[in-house]
Amino acid sequence: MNLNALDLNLVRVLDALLREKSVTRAGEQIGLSQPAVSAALNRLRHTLNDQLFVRRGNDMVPTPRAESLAGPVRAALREIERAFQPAKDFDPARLERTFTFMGADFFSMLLMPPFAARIAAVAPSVSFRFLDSAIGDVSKLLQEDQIDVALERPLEVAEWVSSVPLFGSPFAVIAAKGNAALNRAGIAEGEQVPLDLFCELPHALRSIDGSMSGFTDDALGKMGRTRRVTLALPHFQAVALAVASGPYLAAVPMQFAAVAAKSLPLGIYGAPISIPSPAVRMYWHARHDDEAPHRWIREQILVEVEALGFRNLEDEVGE
DNA sequence: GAGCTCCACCAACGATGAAC
DNA sequence: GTTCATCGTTGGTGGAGCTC
Repeated sequence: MNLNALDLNLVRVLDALLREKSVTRAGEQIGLSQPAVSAALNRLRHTLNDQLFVRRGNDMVPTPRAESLAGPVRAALREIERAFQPAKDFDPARLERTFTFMGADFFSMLLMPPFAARIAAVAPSVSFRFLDSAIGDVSKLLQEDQIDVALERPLEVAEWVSSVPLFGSPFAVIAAKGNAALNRAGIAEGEQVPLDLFCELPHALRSIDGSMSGFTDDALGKMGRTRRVTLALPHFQAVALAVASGPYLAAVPMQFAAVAAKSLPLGIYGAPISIPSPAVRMYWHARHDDEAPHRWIREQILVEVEALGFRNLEDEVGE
C-alpha cells in the first residue's frame, strides 16, 4: 500500500461511504458531487487494492476489507477533528454529545440512574448508552471509539489505555430471607456463614463467559476447599433474583448486595474466608486524557461513586 | 413489458497549483 | 509564462428495481 497516495480527503470519502452506503449520499454529506466521490472511490480502490464497495441493486455493499476499516477510520477522523477544534472554555450546559459506557449490569443498575439524572440537570443535551461487559474486548472497543469509558475489574489492556481506580469491591454473601439451611444452622443476617456450610450449599455465580468459577473459588482452592456452583448467569441482577427465590448462596459485590437487598427478599451474610477484592477501575483511551468533555465526564463518574458511598463500603465487610 | 426513478460510472472540460 | 498533473464539475449513459 502506498501511503503517499492516501490523502485526508480520501479518508473522509471512505468514512462517508461507510456511513451512507451510497456514492451520491456520501457526496452530499461531505460536499462533493457524485462523480467526484466515484472518482475518489476508484483512487481508494487502487490505493488499497480492494474493491471496498460492490454494487448490489441500488446499494453499495462494503467488502470485509472496507468493514474492517470502518472503526479505525472513524476514530482517526474524530481524533483529527479534535486536534483542529479551536480551544475554548468548556461549558457542560452547551455540550451536545452521547457518551458510551461499558460495564456489568452492576453499574447500569446502581450507578447510571442517579448519574444520568444528575448530569441531565447540568448538561441537558448529553445522553448516554451503556453496553454490557460481554460486548467485547475493552482495548479494541476503546481503540475504535465504540466506547468512551469502561468500568471493569483489573484487565490486561493495551499500553495506550489510561485508567484510574474507582473503588474496592469486597464480596458479601447473599441468600434468600428465611433460607432454610441457614435458619437450621442458626445463622442470622450479618453473621458469617460457616465454611463447611458455605461449601455444602448450592451457589449462583455471575459469569459473562459461562465459567463456573470465580474469585471465591480461587480463594477456596488455596485452602484446598471447593464449593458447589450450580447456576451461572450473565448478570448480577439475575443472580440476585435466583438467590431471592431459591436455595442458592451467592458471593457478590458488597455495594450490589446492599442495593439488591432493599428491593428483594435477601439477607446479607459474611463470607467464611477472605476473598481478594480487586479494585474496580475506569478505563479510557489516552487520546482523551486532556479532552475537556471527556475529562469532565470522568470526573463526574468519580463524584458519583463517592456520592453513592461505594468507597466507604470497603471497610464494612467482615469476610 | 413499458415507463419511471435512482444510482454508478464515463467523457469532456475548467480551475488550480507545482515544476520548469 | 507554459506545461503538466490533479481534482473538481456538468452532462450523458446504462443497469437495476419498482409500479402499473
